[in-house]
Amino acid sequence: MSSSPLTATPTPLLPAKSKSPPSHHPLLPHLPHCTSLRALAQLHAAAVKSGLGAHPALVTRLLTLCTEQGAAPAHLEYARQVFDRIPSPGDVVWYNTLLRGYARSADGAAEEAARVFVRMLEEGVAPDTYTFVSLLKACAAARAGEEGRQAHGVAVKTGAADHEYVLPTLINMYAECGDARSAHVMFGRVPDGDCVVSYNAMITAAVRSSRPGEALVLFREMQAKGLKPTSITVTSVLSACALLGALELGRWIHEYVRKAGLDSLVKVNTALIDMYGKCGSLEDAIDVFQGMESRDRQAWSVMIVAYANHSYGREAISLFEEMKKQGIKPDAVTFLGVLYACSHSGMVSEGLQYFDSMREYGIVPGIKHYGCVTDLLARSGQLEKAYQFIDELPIKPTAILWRTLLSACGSHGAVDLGKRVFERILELDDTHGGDYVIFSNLCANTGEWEEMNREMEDTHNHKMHAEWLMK
DNA sequence: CTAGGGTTAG
Repeated sequence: MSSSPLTATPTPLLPAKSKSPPSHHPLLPHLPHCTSLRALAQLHAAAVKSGLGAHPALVTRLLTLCTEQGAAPAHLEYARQVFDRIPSPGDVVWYNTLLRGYARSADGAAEEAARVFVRMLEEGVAPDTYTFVSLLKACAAARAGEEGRQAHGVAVKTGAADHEYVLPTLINMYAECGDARSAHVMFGRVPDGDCVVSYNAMITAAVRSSRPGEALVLFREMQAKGLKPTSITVTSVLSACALLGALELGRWIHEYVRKAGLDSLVKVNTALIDMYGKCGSLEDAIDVFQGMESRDRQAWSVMIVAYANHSYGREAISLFEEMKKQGIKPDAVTFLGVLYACSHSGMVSEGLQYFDSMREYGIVPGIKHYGCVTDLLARSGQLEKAYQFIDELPIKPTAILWRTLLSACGSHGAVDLGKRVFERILELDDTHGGDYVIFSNLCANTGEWEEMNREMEDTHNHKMHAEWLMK
């Protein structure tokens, strides 16, 4: 056991279609206990050494373990290496299991999934409905619309496209890839009997593309057909309510949730807290939160965000401390809520401290965390510091970050810095009508009319010139 | 032994 399983090259396995696979494999009973990659690789090596090679069930088990929800990327990689060394895999379940891994992986890994699929076709193994579900899911996660469309074509040829499980996956894939029209065409092919999941896919797609009104129309249509909303339907509809500020409908859904016995589900309660928070009823959000028998990271996070949005910074922070005390690990979203709370309640030093503490949890700050810190510094009048902060970011700042600082310059009457910030926005070539408004107001308020006119003129000329060059 | 639809920020 000197070399790491990560660097060791998996030994070739016996052909899958070996004529008489041993009915009993002495190592098989050990497999369920192999939860780590290291143990798995050891067993794999032992199988090869024993001369028995890999029993097909051993391969299946190995692939299953490596593709489980939340499996490390290294596990998936190992599964693929093992699979690649099987001379001629003939079991459709093996391909499907590997594809499941890619469908579940964080980045979708559509290219890898496509590779497995192509090999499958080359080996003459017929894809089934399981194959298409995982393949299309991987395409959706990677926003690989073209690949998804091709997979759809093969599914049509093999007669799998109209399957109960494949259709909602197709709807979701097209919607995720920005092809709402094709998603709708697929929705039209769903028979009345099994359309709840497809309605859910359509409602979710509408909410995710910021069309909450459309989501509610679908929801009413669904009810008119006498279809029973599931926990997934209500979480999506509650999200639509949150976007619309539709408190009354939200309350109605809450009532339905109680009647349908869905009120014990953590995700449903999380959606309720978010809805009440966004619709302005902090009291109801607190009620739901306190009534929960168990709370996960997301539940704590939305409650923190709700407090922050209602300017209860202290409460948000004490909730955060309570969460940590109970052993719940905060994630990137939790910190966004915490930083948001600090900036909205003027807790500058606390905010910066929490920002630094992200590292202790292994969380890499994203552009939105930097946005919160910028806001924190800028609101409290530390404008130069905010400018430096943005300027020295390890990632490229967006115009939104500079815009945050620009409006702070406006409220603090900092013309000179405002001008420098305005120029940085222009550099990014992502100007917004509002930028000119903020900047001109800033100059106007401090009486620098000529300055404003000159700046606007220059910008205008610059733009005209750029447009002329484009022609 | 492998499968569909979900909350969180801005």
